[in-house]
Amino acid sequence: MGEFTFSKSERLTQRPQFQQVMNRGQKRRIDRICTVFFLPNELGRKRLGIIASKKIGNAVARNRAKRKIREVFRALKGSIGPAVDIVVISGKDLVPLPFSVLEKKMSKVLLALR
RNA sequence: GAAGUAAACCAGGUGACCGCUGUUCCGGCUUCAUGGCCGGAAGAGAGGAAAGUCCGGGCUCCACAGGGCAGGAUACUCCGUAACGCGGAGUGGGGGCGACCCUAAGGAAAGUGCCACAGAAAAGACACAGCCUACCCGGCGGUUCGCCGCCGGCGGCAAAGGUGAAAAGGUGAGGUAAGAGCUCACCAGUACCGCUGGCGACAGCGGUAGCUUGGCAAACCCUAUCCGGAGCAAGAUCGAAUAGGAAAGUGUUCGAGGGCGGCCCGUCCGAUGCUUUCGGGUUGAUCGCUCGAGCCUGCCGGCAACGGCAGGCCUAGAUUGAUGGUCACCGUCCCACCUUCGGGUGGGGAACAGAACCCGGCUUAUGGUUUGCUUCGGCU
RNA sequence: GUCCCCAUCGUCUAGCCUGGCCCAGGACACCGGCCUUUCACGCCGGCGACGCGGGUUCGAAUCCCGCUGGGGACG
Repeated sequence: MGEFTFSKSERLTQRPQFQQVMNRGQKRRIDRICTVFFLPNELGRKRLGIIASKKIGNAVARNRAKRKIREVFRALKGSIGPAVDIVVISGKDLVPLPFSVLEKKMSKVLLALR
């Protein structure tokens, strides 16, 4: 597995997995941009799940938000904790934000987790 | 140049690095095996609207898609199409100086209903105010004894009046007691007949008729044509898990119930069954799933929509849902500054919007380019 | 993804089917006044809406079409 890849095994794909992370994990808010949940797992790899509800916009806006979050995860996953499940709930102010700004803000939170 | 109008086209490009989803091939591991996992390579990867889900189909299941009623849809003509409520070409009507645009555009002498307020009256003119007193009857007066005048009755009239969105053809003349298509001339309109042109809607011309019949069917309705119902969460296969539950009702060929969306018929299935409520369990995988009324080019037929023939091409198939990020250059637009008016430098921007079974349309959102045409203004 | 439903004052609604009596009625809320020593209750008055754009009609909240914004159901 490469250093910056993002394959299927690194994603949360089912509803119970999401709910477990959101109910039992730690919670961090980043302004009105997004909310992040953490929960360590025993799988030996990091997994990411993204929630982008209809509140933040139409299909184009939702897809764009997901892609940005995914890119941030891909760039930073080498430097964050060993085995953890992450769920990111995208907020309304994330949509017009450029990628570089988002990366800075999220890295602060993700790297604080040790 | 400005304003407008119609049509066509594009949806920034190229390169590098990292990343995502299928397909094919190669290698490794694993499995009895289909296969699965990991790594690598090649090649592919959103739209003109993918949107709204407003119509029409294909496909799948329900019975092979049956009959009638109910219900729904459509409504000038011809053509196109798998089909359409769509498109093309026309006809009639309306709008605009014009290019051009809009048009649910059958039937109101089949029937029912409605037409507020105002007005006499909103459709069977039972006539409010009004006009007239010819004919007939009565009374009074006059009389040349023929009749005349006045009043009243019986009656006649629909012209002029105001209202209203809309008032029973319009104008003029004749006619009359007063009037009226009562008659005539011209005009408008309706119906029918004939001729000419057109496949047809219809148009043009001529004649006849009664002289005239209000509007609303996006009110009910009538007529004609079309429509069986659901929808890929359709449907098929495999696997997992829980339970073979509880209550109420109903029924065993004199037949409940279901296929069958509403009813009837018809037909098929049909018995510790069916219906309702409560309770419980899975909430996975594969197929369907992308080669199709497909796309491109050329020729032919047709005014066109479109059709035919020949050649070539394979062009997304996800399922927390794949197209992104960074950098460079070029093109384009805007702003600021400089300018030798050629341009240069710096900064910023680029719309609407994301396939989910697939097509044909419609509608809506939206950035730009080009071309034809129209009107107005200027110059030559 | 597919299939349905709804929209009227600040809120809940009536009227829509069958167009005119409707510059749209009622209740609560809000504002002003009266009553009361004051508040509440009560009484009187006021403010305030047909989601948007077209069409049919003399006339549209109502009928028809197209949008917009909400809500619901599913194997």
